[in-house]
Amino acid sequence: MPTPAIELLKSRSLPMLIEEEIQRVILGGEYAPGDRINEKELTLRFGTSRGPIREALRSLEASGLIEQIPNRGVFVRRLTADQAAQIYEVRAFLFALAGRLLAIRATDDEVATLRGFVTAMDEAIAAGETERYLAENFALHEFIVAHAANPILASQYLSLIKQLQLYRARNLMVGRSMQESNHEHHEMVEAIAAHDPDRAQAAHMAHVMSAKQRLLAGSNLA
Amino acid sequence: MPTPAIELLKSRSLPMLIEEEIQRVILGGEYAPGDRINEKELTLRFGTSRGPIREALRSLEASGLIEQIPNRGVFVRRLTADQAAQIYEVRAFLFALAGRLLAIRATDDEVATLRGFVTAMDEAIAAGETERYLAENFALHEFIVAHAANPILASQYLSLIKQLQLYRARNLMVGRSMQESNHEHHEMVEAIAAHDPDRAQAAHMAHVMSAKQRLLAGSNLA
DNA sequence: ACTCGCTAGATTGTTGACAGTTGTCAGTTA
DNA sequence: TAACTGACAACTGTCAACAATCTAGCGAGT
Repeated sequence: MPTPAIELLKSRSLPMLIEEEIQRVILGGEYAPGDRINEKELTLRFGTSRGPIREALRSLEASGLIEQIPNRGVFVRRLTADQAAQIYEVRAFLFALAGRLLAIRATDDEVATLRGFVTAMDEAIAAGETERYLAENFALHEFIVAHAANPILASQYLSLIKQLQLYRARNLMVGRSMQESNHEHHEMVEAIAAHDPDRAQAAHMAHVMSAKQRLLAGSNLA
Repeated sequence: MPTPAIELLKSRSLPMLIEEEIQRVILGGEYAPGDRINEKELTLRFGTSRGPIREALRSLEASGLIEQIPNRGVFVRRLTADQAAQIYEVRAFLFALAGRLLAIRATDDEVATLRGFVTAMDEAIAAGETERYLAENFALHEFIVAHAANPILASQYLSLIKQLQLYRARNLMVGRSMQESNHEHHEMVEAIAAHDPDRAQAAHMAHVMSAKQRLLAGSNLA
């Protein structure tokens, strides 16, 4: 079943669209880590030839979602717990920079938006709506990185987030972890509101490091 | 003139070799930032067809060395002074992480190697050998990042370094900047030798931030 | 029964050709 | 002389076919 929507949006390059689509499929879990990706199968799915698909795969390889083995094919990248922990470390430092930058230049509107996220998460916790909590949580992090006024930082950070999604030790948010996490969000946002770069930097780094601990503790149970 | 060496090393995939070669050409300055890259011309240079070349270009685009404009071609990425400064900021935080990690787990041998780099740079300064200084300087940074035991960190850091090479505001190391820089190296290495993560982290971040200042001050003169 | 080698099918790697788009330049007109 | 139009050339985007490589299954030999 060729996807017709791809033809309509042709204004922005076929390989790029295919790349986004493959990425969605991978992150959506249709292909599991370690799975082999068949080029022919993708041509049938997208109704195109192998050229653009190979280009899209090259790009995904560079962004760390797949691995290519010569004459064997491409495979969805498999992350070990060690690698996930390493990504968390790097992410902590990048996020700390984002917090510092935003603390320096945040506007009142931005602070208001940030506080909105935190109260929304408090409500989600009170209502026991885990899905909503996770969505707001993602939006908060995204917002902070996007408004730090450093596109290179944003792009590197998002790349790490995508790779982390390959590691489904399932952030189940067990026990009191949602409360703990949002308590840290509160500290982050108030540090930004106070325009205190050092405090914001420390709060953001501590938050990701705590998230790492929560993740690894959860995966050890499995 | 097709490059025959490519045939010999075929064990590791043609597009990958082409990618490395194009990267070398770009970083070597043969293509200047803003230049358009002609696919046909590359086919003549490498003696291959356009398929592998387009794949290599996709990969280079993902790593930030070139930009692709649909139906117009690929261009060597042009960095503004702002973007270079942003890269330095991210690099500072990544390097700080590298310093922290190495301070935790550095062996005596590694510390000895680090001290060797610093004394070699002292000698280069005394002898006025700028080229040698730059080489040792690069080797020191490389060594620290490579021995931090975090491959994700290393890969992100090296990606930034490559992008920075596109910004040739020429790190001329004017005035006393070599002395200043190596003084900072000394502090970094001693913090690692003392196995003091916080001190090492601070020293590494400060070093990159100082380098950023030196670079931007130099480019303002031009 | 188990291992080794061979054959057949499938898949990746690469190529050359065709279609569509962009940019240029000569020629024309006000 | 300057601006506009149209055709030509160059280049990118895409495709289908060919060549090389790998995987799986089967049969023979130990």
